[in-house]
Amino acid sequence: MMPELPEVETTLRGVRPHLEGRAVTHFTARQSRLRQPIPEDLATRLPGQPILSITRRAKYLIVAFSDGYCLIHLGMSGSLRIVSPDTPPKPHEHWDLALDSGQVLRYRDPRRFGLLLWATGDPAVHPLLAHLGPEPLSDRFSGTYLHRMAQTRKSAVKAFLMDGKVVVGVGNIYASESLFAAGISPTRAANRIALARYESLAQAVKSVLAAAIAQGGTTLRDFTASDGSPGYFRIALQVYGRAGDPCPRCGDAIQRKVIAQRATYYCPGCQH
DNA sequence: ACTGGCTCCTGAGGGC
DNA sequence: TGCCCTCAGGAGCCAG
Repeated sequence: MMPELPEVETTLRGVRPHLEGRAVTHFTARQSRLRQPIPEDLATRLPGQPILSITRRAKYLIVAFSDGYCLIHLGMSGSLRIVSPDTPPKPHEHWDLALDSGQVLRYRDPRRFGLLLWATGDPAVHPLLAHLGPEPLSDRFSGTYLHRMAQTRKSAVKAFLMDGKVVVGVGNIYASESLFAAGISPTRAANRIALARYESLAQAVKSVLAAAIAQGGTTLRDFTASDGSPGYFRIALQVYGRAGDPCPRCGDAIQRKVIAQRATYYCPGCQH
């Protein structure tokens, strides 16, 4: 399963206790070619530096140092876990950040759609972050906000909802799930949906994501687990990946349709 | 301003 | 059983 926002949040909560207050002793990249190359100077820049904090914006993790920060993205197959230094790297484990605790933060990413970048200044103005929409669990994200943003958008509401400039962290799975929960057809034009229905949708996004994060928190027992699992979890999905199955609400068959190059699942009986 | 298409990469899964 | 082929998927980027 690809990391969506709940998985990134769970990763953040899992690694944070191992990182904050520690200093870097060593950085190693075995494979530098991610979506962008890993900066070559990290191995000389990072050792000796205390880690001030690790935070999240959208699906990016931000590891702050006194003179800059590392920006991490898990792409669609990335994961982080804490290992002991004598753990031999397995395939696709592309980089290690060794800590003065004696532990190692290890990154695995078979498809290499992820990122590890260095930047200075305020993360909020980083080119990859500056134009992102609000966090879905923040008060800035509401039905009123969605309705206002949608007025000039004629594309399918599902594509609209997945646009990071509208709201961050709503990936392909949770877009289908949220639209089902709100009873809105994924193909409906974004500017043809009333405010009251956007209120339902915003609430659905918040509750679906919050439930997944809560599930992650309870599922994730030990971020240093040696099985390589970073704590990804199985959320009870109502429609995603269930084409042909009966709708849990009305019993009609769940449909699959490609919208904006993405697989979309919905119930034609419940969603309009 | 907005939209659709392309791109990176590899594992999974379907078909035979 | 096993091989081969297709395709999914986050999100930046570009062209129209």
